[in-house]
Amino acid sequence: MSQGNSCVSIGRAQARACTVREALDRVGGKWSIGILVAAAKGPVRFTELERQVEGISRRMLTLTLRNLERDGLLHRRVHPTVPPKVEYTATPMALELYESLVALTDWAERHRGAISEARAAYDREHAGQ
Amino acid sequence: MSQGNSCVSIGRAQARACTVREALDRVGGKWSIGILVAAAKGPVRFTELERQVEGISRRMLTLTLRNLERDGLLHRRVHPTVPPKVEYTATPMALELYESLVALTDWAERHRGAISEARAAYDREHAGQ
DNA sequence: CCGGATCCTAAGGGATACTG
DNA sequence: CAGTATCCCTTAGGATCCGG
Repeated sequence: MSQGNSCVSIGRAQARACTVREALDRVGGKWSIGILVAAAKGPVRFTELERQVEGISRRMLTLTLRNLERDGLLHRRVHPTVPPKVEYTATPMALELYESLVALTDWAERHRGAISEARAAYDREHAGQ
Repeated sequence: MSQGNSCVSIGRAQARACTVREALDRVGGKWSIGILVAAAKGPVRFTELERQVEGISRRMLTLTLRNLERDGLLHRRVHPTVPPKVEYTATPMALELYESLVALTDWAERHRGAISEARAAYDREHAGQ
């Protein structure tokens, strides 16, 4: 639905925010990251993904794979054998994306404690209503 | 719903993915980034945000502000005047987060073209069904 | 000016059963 | 093995109106 270049005609720092969302939209789903991580270390088969990405349903696995493939983040290779064999591989673009997420990982680890404290404090504060 | 430390008991590289989602969950909403960007440059009032963050509804502005405040990313200061004046400011933690997103912004800009080409190619390929 | 309360729609996502 | 197809529920989010 949201195209890539809807970041024009804003004119402010909000254009920056829009560019960020551009990236987040491709990785924002519940399962995208888990799949990308699993596919980053080489070709992975459908069933392998189903096991490695804990809790994912067959349906969501298929859907997320299709989206990632469509965005050029995964490459899908079908081996015309019986039984069928399909391998998914992260593209260079996807690997770059994953490395860009390292900064985010660091941030999350550094502030994990502060965040839950902030939440606890907020909830305490707003307990009586 | 999702607590902060649900990343244990996985044991694989998937724990990494889980940490990434930890960060994304706090910024994954449709409006969070836009609000943070606007609040990054100093105190902003409610109505200012309503104008700067284009397209946001009153309801979502309030909700997102509350969530960001609860996570310790925004500070809310109420001036007991008439009419009321409320200022929102990004906390240092939020500023760090924003800087961590720069890598993501760069990625989005670098691959913007490649992504839309990949989409076009995929859609062309899968046109006949 | 800064919201809260209510109602409603749409999108995300889970469970399950079926198929080439 | 690698998916489709269906059904259903839950959540995000928009529209609108009311209140301190």
